[in-house]
Amino acid sequence: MPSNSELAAIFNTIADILDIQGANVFRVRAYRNAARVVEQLSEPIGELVVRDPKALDRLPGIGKGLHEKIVEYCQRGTITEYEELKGSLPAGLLELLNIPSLGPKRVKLLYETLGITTVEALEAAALAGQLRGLPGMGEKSEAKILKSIREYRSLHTGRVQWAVAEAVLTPYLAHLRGVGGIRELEPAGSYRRGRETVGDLDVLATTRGSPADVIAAFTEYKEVKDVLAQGDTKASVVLQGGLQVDLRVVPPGSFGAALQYFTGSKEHNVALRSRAKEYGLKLSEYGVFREEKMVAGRTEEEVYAALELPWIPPELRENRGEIEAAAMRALPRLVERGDIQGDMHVHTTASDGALDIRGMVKVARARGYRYLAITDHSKAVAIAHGLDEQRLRAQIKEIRAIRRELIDFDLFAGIEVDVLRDGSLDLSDEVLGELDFVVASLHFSTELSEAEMTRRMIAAIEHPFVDCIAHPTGRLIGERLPYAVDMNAVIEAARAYHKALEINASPHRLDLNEQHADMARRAGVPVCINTDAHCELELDNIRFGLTVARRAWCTPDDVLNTWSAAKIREWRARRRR
DNA sequence: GCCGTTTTCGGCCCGACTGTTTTCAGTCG
Repeated sequence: MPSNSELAAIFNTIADILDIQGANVFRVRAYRNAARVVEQLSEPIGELVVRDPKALDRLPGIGKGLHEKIVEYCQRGTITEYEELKGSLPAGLLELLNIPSLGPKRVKLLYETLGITTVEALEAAALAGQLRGLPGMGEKSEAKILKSIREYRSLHTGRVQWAVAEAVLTPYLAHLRGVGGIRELEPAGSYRRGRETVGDLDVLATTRGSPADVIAAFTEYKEVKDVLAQGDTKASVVLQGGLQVDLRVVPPGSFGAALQYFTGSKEHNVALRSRAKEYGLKLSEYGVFREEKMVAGRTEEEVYAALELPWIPPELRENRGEIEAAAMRALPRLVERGDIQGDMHVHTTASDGALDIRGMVKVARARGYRYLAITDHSKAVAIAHGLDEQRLRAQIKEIRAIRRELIDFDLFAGIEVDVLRDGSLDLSDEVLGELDFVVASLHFSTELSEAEMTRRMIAAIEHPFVDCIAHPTGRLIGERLPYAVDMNAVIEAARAYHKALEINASPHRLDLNEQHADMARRAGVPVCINTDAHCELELDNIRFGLTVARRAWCTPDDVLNTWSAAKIREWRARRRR
């Protein structure tokens, strides 16, 4: 099955290899651009090619050559040039590109002079002091590479982003639902609890038919690479890509108990079993028992009810006070998708987005939103064609004009303004004062000391026209560590100045993370769940941000973009008075 | 590799930072 993200990955890999080979930088850029275009398509590439072959040529940056490669990918599932290029470099060399401070030129240099093709070999050469003699490298570069290797290793923990697990699991579950007789089918484990990363996946099923049929369909799935175990009611497989999935087929009468047990967390279950004991009950994956008699187990609601508790949302099951709150009938009413009224951080073609203002409004309305803030990059982010004062003024005018045409929909003229090294913003106060919503971001000089980074961020929070700090720690899950920044001080400043902090919903970011979001909520700082969307489909990333907010016990009141547009405007106005 | 009322060649969004240099190469976003 052709997929947009797989094709994008192929194009990016081609670009990496060409880059290392020293190919024309614009040729490399063309592949990277094509990867972005394909990734941002609203329609599966395979369907688009069949439905309207000419549509490919209308895509920006897709010419004759890339057109042919896309068609080849859709027909054959791969691209000849890609296979050839991959064969021209030792496996492992591309991995070196993931190490911060190593780019294509240095990877090529390391390979050609020292024959380095793996992270291990690189580390050994650095420790042996072999790097400092290379052209353009000294002791500092050597030390920095060693530090980068350590960071890289600490980020690659064998767990995958939740969204990656979702992408793998969704078609797998659809495949299993096709088995005759299947009744319930639910993923459990940390996946169901919505942890930001997932180690392996647990799936529970019940069937009217034979468990063996379900197990067989499970192990014969096309993406299965290895079958680790296969029994009458349980099997374990490893999929292409390395993710392990365990399936358990349980008796219908025990489904709720099994789902509860395998959802965890372990800490939640320990606390729950001790509560059961106080009630003279025994709780296991098979049910709730009084002596030998089963008193509950068919559904999770039944299991919790047997312990005189309301059902507890999986996101809260970490033994962080949820059982006590449930016992007092004081569980929070967690924020839900239907509460979200708009997105306060999206991009358009004015900077690096795929749709213009009207296009973004249309796709936001299609998702039931009542308002949208247009927040393109500011001029410091030159690569994204960020807006300077003049272009921003023109955009504000355009937004105001479009806003007047819209019925039952509010449009905020906004910006994602860059916080410079000294904590000042890269646009004048005059133009910032004309805006309806200002999101401030740090993109540059992010390796300063904790004191300096914290001071910068607080300076941005104190700025009278800033409303919200975007992706406050800058971390990329599995790719980049958070900035050195004192989040206690940042949250305290946001509280004092009545500013919001973003939960960036991009599955790569989830920033604030759940701990910081929880700290913000306790401090009374509104969080704003934004997608930072650059195209239509990224608007749907909102669900990942919602999970973070739910795990942080956020109710609708705690989340700025569940408020009405009028309430947001009033919140800003009150602050200025 | 793409693109074109400067059209089939010769351009192609750029600025900051770092470490290595003494004028610049490489990386990052």
